[in-house]
Amino acid sequence: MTLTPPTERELEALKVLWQRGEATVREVCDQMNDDDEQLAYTTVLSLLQVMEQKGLVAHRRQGKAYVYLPRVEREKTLRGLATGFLERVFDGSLDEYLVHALGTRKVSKAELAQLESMLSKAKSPSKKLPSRTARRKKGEQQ
Amino acid sequence: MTLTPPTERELEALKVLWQRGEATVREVCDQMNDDDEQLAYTTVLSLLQVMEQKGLVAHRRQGKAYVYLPRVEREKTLRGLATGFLERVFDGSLDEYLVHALGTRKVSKAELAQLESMLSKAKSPSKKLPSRTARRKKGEQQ
DNA sequence: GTGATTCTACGGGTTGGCCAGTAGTTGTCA
DNA sequence: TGACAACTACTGGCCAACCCGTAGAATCAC
Repeated sequence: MTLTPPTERELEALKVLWQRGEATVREVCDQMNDDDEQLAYTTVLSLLQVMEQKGLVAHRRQGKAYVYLPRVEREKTLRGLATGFLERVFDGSLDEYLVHALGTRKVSKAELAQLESMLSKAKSPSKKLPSRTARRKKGEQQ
Repeated sequence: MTLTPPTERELEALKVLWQRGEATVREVCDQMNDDDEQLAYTTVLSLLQVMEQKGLVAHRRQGKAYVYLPRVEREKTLRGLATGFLERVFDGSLDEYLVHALGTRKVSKAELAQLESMLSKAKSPSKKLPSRTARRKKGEQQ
């Protein structure tokens, strides 16, 4: 399990697919180019093809174009990245991470409240996390 | 400013130097090899030489050996890595990060308490963060 | 059909990170 | 002084990530 984690560029593409559900190469390309620098169409295509080899996405034909869709769950993927980073950089110490993350920028009141709420939720022992219960169809997900 | 952030291996070496204050190549090598796989002595040497070009470390001669010392502060470096990661992966959303980080593993009560304490400290408007006040000598640090 | 458009396949080039060997240097010690 | 041990400098190899151009296939417009 635990597929190869996406690289940075790959994550960008995945974000597009997660948001849209699925998208043609053209759409992914356009949306990625919204943000910052320009990527050639073939660059994005290559990216998606590599991602398919890694099992991160799949595609089907629609007319003459390919429609790509994510094969990895957003939650799992992000969780993997988060814990990997935490482990490598902060040796697993969540406190340490938060110290540095908080020290960086202004954190709004709303954000703080949100964080607190999450903490208190985390405190109630076990039956937290009201997601990830009704899924799990097969073994297709990483 | 904001020097090139260290790569993963470089960060390992920096951790050794931060912990010891300074160290010979031999010492860095040995300590890095404590953990996991074995790295050749010359590999670590190369690593440190590259890091010196990047401005991450400096060295002086001691006998026939070099003693390396960090040139970047631990706090600043970690903060940079933390915010960079947060930005790239979670688009700056601390909430999102915490959700995934918390969802991963068991978080001890002590840890939760620590996190809460940090949050409440972050709540008091401005004069928080009892660090980063008495430093700032020149412009030498990233 | 035919030309233009839009797509995919394929291959190559570049860069950075990582790793380590070889050669040369420096210091030590008998 | 000569041999040896430990160190540094230099160089190259390997691989992943990234980027894109060209050629050919599919489709559309007319």
